[in-house]
Amino acid sequence: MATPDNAVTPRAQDYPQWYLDVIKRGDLAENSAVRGCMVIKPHGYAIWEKMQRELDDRFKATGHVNAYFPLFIPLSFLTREEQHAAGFAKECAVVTHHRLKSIDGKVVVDPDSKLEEPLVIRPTSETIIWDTYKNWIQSYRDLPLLINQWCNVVRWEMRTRLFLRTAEFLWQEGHTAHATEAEALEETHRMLGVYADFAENIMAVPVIRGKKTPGERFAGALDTLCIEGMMQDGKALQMGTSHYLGQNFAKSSDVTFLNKDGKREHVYATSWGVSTRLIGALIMTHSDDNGLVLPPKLAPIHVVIIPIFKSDAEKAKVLEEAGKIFAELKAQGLTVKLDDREGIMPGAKYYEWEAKGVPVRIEIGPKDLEKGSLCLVRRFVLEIPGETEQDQRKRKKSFVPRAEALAGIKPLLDTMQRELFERARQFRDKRSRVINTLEEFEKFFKDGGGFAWVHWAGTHEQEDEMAKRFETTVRCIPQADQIPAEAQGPGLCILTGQPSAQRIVMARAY
RNA sequence: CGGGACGUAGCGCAGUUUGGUAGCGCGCUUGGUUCGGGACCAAGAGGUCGCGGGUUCAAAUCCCGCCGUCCCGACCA
Repeated sequence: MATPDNAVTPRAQDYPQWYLDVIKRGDLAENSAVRGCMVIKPHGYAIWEKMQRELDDRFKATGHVNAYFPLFIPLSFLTREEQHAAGFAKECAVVTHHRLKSIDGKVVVDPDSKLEEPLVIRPTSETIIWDTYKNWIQSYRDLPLLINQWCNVVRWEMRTRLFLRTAEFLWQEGHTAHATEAEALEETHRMLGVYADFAENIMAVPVIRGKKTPGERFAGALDTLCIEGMMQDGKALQMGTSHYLGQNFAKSSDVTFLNKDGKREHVYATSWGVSTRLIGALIMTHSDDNGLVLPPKLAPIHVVIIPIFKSDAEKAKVLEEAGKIFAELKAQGLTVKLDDREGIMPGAKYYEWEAKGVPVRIEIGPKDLEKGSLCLVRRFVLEIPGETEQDQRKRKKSFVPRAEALAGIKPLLDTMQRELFERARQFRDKRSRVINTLEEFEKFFKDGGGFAWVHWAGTHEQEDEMAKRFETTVRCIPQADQIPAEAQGPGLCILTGQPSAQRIVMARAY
């Protein structure tokens, strides 16, 4: 039997290629003709829509509302906050003209249409939003102001990679204004909690919550909180950030309010965001050599039904039963796909839907009709060391009486959701190590690496030194409750030997 | 912007050294046989060989210029 050469991908050997392959075979996205930009295909976008809904529910539940602000930011707005402007200066797309003109049959930019002030395509919206908030906030009664925006932003990155880093990407950015520092800090932490909850319970990706070192902070922030996940190559991925902005943006846009004592004060700000990068995280955390693996809570299709038949008589019977099962599962609130395409071998359909990450497949043929049973196939099972692919394939498959099968799908999806999280957590823990010396550190990253829990008291420059020597960076300074038992307590910095109050996470990162 | 590689059918590539009818695999179309883990047979459709110039009887192939893409570095949700 002929096997197409894309059947097996080298997950461990060539991770970047494997990653692109999963995206391609999973029909998620492709590079566009536009430099550094990505086309998100319907299946990929459906995942994003599910993420949006889950996140949006959480934003609403914590008192936020959605709004929309302009794509264009006048250059003078962007430069109001000095650090912010400096941080984004090197990656801005700038609009300078507003008209084209035909000269000698060639359409060119009309030099006479030059804008008085260039417009920057938003790399993030703090500046334009705070310029707007100035008019919305007068009194402490106007606070807190809790607004989120779903939009696209542009950052002119030198090198791009589907989902992880593209010149244009989709995201949400929350921008809140508060009367006190305490409230703003509480909001910063609350939204980090929302992200962590979403990552772990919906994406099934375990994350470490912590904060960035000053060098890794968002441009213009006083503090940047983050969640960090570990991908299957041991590299860290920043999956979301929540910034405490203090009064920086309020001051640069002059946003003040009268407090209860009748005194004028600058407001306190936060901003927080996650992007379509999360789809990249999903791929790199769960997928395998057969393609995409999706946590059921984000799968656009929960169940695919593959009818199997030879004769026309069989076809009629099988399709009738398949239609009934389709309707019954749909009535349960599941999203179901009946793949009744003809002229494609059932096996080819199995591979196709597996590559797209559909969690459960139902095969239904004449034998099932006879026996009154269904063939259920899970997209994955937890690995047993040393088992062959054949054995694993057998374990994925079960033949169950019809009624039992239909009632069992929702619980099965819940189980798979749990198992994915558990598997990812065990993988991360296995690739995490408490490390005390540079020799150990070097060896750890030579052998594949992961999360190194080390004591650190270095400067920004010394972080750079570690990056040069080992390609590692400080991923985050974890919250106290995120530190595993064996990593707790004070110690001495791995590089400088200076005392350090707690361990931090160092890793290679995307 | 510095270093490297590559532009040939929708996708992946061979052909370039040594100039001589534009090829292969996948995919696509039609017909038939198949159909419980990637089917097979037969017949088809699909190309200004990245762009422009030069050498030559003759250029995908040699020469010059340009454009574009990817990889490695600095930047990064």
